[in-house]
Amino acid sequence: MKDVAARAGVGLKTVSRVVNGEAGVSSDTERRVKEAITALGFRRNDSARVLRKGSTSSIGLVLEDLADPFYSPLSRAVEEVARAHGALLINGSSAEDPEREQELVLALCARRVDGLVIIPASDDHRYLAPEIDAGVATVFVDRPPGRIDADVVLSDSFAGARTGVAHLIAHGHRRIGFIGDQPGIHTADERLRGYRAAMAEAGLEPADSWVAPGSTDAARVAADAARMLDAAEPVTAFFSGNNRVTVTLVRELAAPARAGSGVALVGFDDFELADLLAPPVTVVAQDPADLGRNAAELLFRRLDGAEDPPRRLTRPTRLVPRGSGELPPRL
Amino acid sequence: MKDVAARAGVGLKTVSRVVNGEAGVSSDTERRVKEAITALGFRRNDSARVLRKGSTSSIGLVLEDLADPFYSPLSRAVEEVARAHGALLINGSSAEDPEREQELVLALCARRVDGLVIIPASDDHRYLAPEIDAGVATVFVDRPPGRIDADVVLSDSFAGARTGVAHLIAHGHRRIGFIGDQPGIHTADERLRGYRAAMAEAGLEPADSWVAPGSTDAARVAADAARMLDAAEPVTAFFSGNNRVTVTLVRELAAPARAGSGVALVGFDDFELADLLAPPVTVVAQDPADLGRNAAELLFRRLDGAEDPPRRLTRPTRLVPRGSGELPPRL
DNA sequence: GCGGGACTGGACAACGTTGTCAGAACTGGC
DNA sequence: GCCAGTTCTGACAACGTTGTCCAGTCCCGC
Repeated sequence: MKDVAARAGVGLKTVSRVVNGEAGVSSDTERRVKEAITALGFRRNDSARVLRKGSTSSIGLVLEDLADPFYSPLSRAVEEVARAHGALLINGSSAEDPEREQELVLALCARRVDGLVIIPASDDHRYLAPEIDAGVATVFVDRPPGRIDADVVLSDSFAGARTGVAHLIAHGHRRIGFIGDQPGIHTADERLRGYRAAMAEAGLEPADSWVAPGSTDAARVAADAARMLDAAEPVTAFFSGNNRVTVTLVRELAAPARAGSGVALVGFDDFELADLLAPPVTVVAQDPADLGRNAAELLFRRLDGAEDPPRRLTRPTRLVPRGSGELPPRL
Repeated sequence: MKDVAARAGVGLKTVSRVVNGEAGVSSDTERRVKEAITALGFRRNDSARVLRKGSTSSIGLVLEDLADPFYSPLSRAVEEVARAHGALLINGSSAEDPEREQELVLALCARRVDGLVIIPASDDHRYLAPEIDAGVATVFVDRPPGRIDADVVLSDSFAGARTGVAHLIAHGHRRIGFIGDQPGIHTADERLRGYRAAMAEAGLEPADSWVAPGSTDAARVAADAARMLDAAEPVTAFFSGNNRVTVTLVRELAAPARAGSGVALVGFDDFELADLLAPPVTVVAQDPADLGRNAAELLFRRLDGAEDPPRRLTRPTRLVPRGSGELPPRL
């Protein structure tokens, strides 16, 4: 900027004015400055600007895995809202590791992002309290924060799972297996709770062996599914706790050994091509882009100065019957 | 930092030394400083640090759509490499709009990212020349840059398409339709060129009506496919130019009106569940994570000071026969 | 007791920008 | 010709950090 000023024969501040389109520069001076800018290939250094102004016009997004087909539309939705507010998006994957989440979040805070959207991997966010006090707006999505109070946007996992399991029961199933994500993850726990509620409401007592929360690793899911299917009293239907599990189950049920076994399936989360499988997969759909959009909008409300107490937004899910969830029980 | 220094009763520089783990601070002083840091919830302001040091330890990624299942693993791979080098990732979607690409890239440059990974939407990147001269390392992925010279990592679209189309020809097809992405997009043009090469090598002359590059919009793809299938001399097989088109074609061929028509299909790009469809979809697979990883590594090579002339890395594709590409022609 | 080296700590400038403020150069009215 | 008002311009400080450089203190060996 100094160089531009020198070349245009004006003061520093005048260049600053031109760069920022401020009023009070004669058109002749403005022209000279613009020429110098072009000639020198000058670009304002936003680091210095940030230092001076205090706001970075950027927000951070911490999620589990950017490449997960559930999270990537969420990420994109946050990006769109950020863009509409003139902010850039910095994002990082926590890989479901609490330490890595904290490391990322603190790195983002050190860069002085204006706000944070977090899909928590950790269940204790007290480390964030000083940052929030220091003015970093924070919104949690998909899962609530641990041990602090903050805005949060959730899907209604409990109601969704209850509806999905009730759907299977309505189609005659009594022995329904639940294969879900790690216990401790809020959505996983809520969906299991929904399963239990639906079973209880129908007067059914799930056997311990029908309930298998755990990792979404394909081998684990396949093993638990096989165990339930090969038992003396096999399950006739599965409710799966998320899209990763659903896909593994679909693959497992389509394997030659199981072909035509007619096991019913309802999965939490929709996924692409679910309608083209045989049978098409019935799902409890949530809308990740909607979650992201709502979270980002809540964030920018805070950045615009909203001071009301933290909100909890619960977004509805939608049962999408496609075939696999309407199969009758086979013995 | 000033406050921390005051509270600990030391000078500014001493606090800086503690924060950065530099030597030359007695353990007693260090303890006092650390206490003050905790008490005040101090976090170093990286904007100021960047201003002083010149490097931001962050890289920018500009791609077409963060939510596209092809690009999201690429993005994740770039993130992993960045993380290994202690850098954060700032990313933005260009939505295939050249202006938006430029806007994003320049915003990233203004933030003084150390480097850029770009999946171009534009075919003219001369606007980047001053930035590159100013030291922003830049690597293009998936598509080459326009009118400037820079590192680039590509999949071998031409060879992949030629192999895929030759595979259909080897299975007896003569009338093969090509439905691809917008002309002008490098990968789209290369794949069309591969199609033409394979046809020519087999002594086949594709009719104009068999070749339909264009938008990946489902309605457009469906209309062109219908046209080719309902012609007097219908095509017996499709080669599709990318995963979006493939999915639309699969959906179209599975529609009741076409059920059992036995049209063969080979698609460029692999996609999840391709193996579970009926018939399973034969694809020419590329590895987006591999592209991202290679691009990021090339970028960090430059940041580490490599000065050799720009490289062009071409990554191989892999034909994955699954069923849909091995169907015989039906008349 | 003294010189010298090792260690510790702090004053100061600089990074590139913008807000504040004041000065210079005009204009128009009397 | 002079003053008030308006428009344009630039000097300067400040944002929070780090590199440079110097000063003080301590300990050692002679």
